[in-house]
Amino acid sequence: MRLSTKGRYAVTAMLDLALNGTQGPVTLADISENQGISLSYLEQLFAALRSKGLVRGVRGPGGGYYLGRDSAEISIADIICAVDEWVEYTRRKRESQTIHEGQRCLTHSLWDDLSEQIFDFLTDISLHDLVKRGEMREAARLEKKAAAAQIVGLKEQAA
Amino acid sequence: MRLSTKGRYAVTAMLDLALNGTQGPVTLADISENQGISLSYLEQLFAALRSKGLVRGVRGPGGGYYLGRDSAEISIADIICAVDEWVEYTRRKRESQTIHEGQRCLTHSLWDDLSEQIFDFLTDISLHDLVKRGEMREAARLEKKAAAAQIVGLKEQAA
DNA sequence: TTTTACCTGAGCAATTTACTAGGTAATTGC
DNA sequence: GCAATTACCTAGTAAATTGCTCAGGTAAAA
Repeated sequence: MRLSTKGRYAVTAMLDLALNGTQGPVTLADISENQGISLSYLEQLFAALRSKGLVRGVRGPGGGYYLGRDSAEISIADIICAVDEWVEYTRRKRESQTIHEGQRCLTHSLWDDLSEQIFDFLTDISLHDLVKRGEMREAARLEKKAAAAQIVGLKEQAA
Repeated sequence: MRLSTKGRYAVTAMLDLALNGTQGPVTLADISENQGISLSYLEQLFAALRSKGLVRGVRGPGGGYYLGRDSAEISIADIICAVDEWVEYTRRKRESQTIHEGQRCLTHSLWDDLSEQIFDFLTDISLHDLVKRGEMREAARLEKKAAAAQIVGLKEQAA
């Protein structure tokens, strides 16, 4: 398993689509400016995303990108796999006949276990979940603000 | 957040300590042979682990490394942070006065949310958990084997 | 005092990151 | 049809990181 800035760029770009895609396609130029990523780098990322069907491009003026399917059906694992490729590590060396041989297998299988747990965790989180979670947090913030404003108002009334 | 082979090496090496540390310290030379990682690279990793108190070195003949504290008290997040440094990304550019400014903040804070969720997830998994989980799986495997052997035995009796 | 281990730092090939520069293909509005 | 706009493709490349080696340390135990 692997997780780098590349994966982060991909996820934030996809979030951008999820947030803005409702009112027509989103251009890479927009995202580029939006997220501060170079256009060509985005193109590379989106080539990978497109090949996995996670996004759908529309050419011509007024074109851009849509999500490939509903945001609830796109998991974070999907996105990260597409660009970072979950290198199921090829390093498993041929048997070297030491007394430690079994030990290596054991630690490696324990790592595989962990890797799978993380993968499952990221599979259970969808783009939609992230957006919804953000909205809930925003709503809570506004509510707090409103409550604070009300208190200020009461104080003013009292004064 | 960041997760690479470096983190994997660190975790598997720590697992090695957790598994073999009960019968005296484990030398880096052992781990090196064990996991197929070069000695000097291990030394670099362990320097980072040691600085965070995750391992404790014992010098002299018969020396080696112990876990810095109980395996139940060492989380995967601890280990990965020590070697991969959870780059709380400094990329947050100074405001560029575009109409998209708010959008960027939003996607970034959504990512931060996710990052935190992953971190919490990895904080909740200890070395001990991984080892125990592995043992349970091993036990299940042996039980299965024993059951299979019994079936074979019954067949032989029947014959 | 010699063995055995940990520690330090320089350096290096391979890979990855992020970007630049140049295209072509499809779609739109004139 | 023509020009503008956008996706899409290919290649190259500087900088950083990864994974590792080499060459020396220093510290503790026999």
